[in-house]
Amino acid sequence: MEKVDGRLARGDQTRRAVLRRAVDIASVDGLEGLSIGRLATELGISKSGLFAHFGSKEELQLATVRAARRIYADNVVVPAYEIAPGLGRVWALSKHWLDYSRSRVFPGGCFFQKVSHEFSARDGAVHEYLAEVHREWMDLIETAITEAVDRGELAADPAQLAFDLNAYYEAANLASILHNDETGYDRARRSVQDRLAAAVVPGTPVPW
Amino acid sequence: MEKVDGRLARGDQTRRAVLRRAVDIASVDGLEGLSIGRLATELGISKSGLFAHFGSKEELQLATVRAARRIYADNVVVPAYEIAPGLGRVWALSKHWLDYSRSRVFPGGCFFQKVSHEFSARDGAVHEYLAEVHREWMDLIETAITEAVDRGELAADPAQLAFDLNAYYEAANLASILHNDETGYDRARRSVQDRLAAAVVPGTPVPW
DNA sequence: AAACTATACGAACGGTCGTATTATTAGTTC
DNA sequence: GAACTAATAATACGACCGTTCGTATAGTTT
Repeated sequence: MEKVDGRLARGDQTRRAVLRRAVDIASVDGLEGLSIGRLATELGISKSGLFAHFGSKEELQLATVRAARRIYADNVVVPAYEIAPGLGRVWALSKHWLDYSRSRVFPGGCFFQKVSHEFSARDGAVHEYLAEVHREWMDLIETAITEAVDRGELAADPAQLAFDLNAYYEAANLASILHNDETGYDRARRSVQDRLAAAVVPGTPVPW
Repeated sequence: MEKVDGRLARGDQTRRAVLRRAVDIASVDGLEGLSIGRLATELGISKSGLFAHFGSKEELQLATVRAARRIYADNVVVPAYEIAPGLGRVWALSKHWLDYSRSRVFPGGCFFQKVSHEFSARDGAVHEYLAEVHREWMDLIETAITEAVDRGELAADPAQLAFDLNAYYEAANLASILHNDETGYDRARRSVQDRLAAAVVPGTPVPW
């Protein structure tokens, strides 16, 4: 895809521009609301030219999810992984997730919440990929918690605590978009902190 | 709507049949995936005849949400309100919500999760009604918790605890549909129980 | 310069969408 | 049974859907 000198081939520039717009549209109107004609019109290119890059609607949807996953990783996972393993990283994950949602990295809130619900009860490649991303994400939280447990900083069931934390993220995200109101983030932050505080092994320095 | 003798006018029978099917479709494919032509075909009636009952797509969507709200109330709220106010009712709410999701009262899982996300970032009457239903539901949980606090059975911040409980419900619902796996319900149940147990005033009999 | 590939274009396809208008049927009332 | 009303159907409309096609242009390779 990428040339040796770092420049992008003409086609890849287009593809990149398409996907950047596609993730924004899909975060608001879903992957079905993302129509090829609309996307082409908004970008000022031809529908057929755009279509040729993907070959099918489903391929466009999959490429859009992959692009969103990259953005998600850059905004949530990467910054949290700059913190050393342990309680600090668990806290950083929570903080960056809530910031990612609150700052509307995607205009419709968390891209994955939106489209995971959209495809939750269908079948097909998009559903399967979204299920995989969800599992990957839950595993990532659980791993971060396990690291803290292994270091003697937390005493908790990692899978159960991961379930709780993720539930707070999602509830805050939905409440904030549905009511255009940020109080959900404060509640989520407090619940995260309460759960972690209750699990902290005495003597462990606390990151908040 | 209803005749004095309890029978339904011909038109209301149709309307009822349409909405019963509509909520099922929408819980799987959303309120936009719910198309008038498809609905008519599945019911074996004419598109124009069906359309005449509602006058617009948006009216059909609103009527569908109202119908779903009734079903939701019958399956979650009413049974919980048969339990006396207090901790028992809070626990009953959680139990009936998880049963409602698990038993697929709507084939796509919780109708409101689905369509609330679908319309979360749009505007219009459907969004506003869904936001109102969400607030109504959160208030209902909070009220049930407040009743338990007032009776000296729980010591907790009602709004915060309501946020937590609802977050567990929603997370379990999504996980179960996305992965076709019921373990999320067990996690939710355990987290609900842990939160309530931690807030129970000593000496209070416990409903689980 | 010639040959080839990558990229984009406009036009058109069959289908489905929501909606409007007009007709037909079934039920009720006199 | 005629008149009237409510409910359903038939038909059609323009807009948009995803997709395919043939073609034109730009870039690269030989």
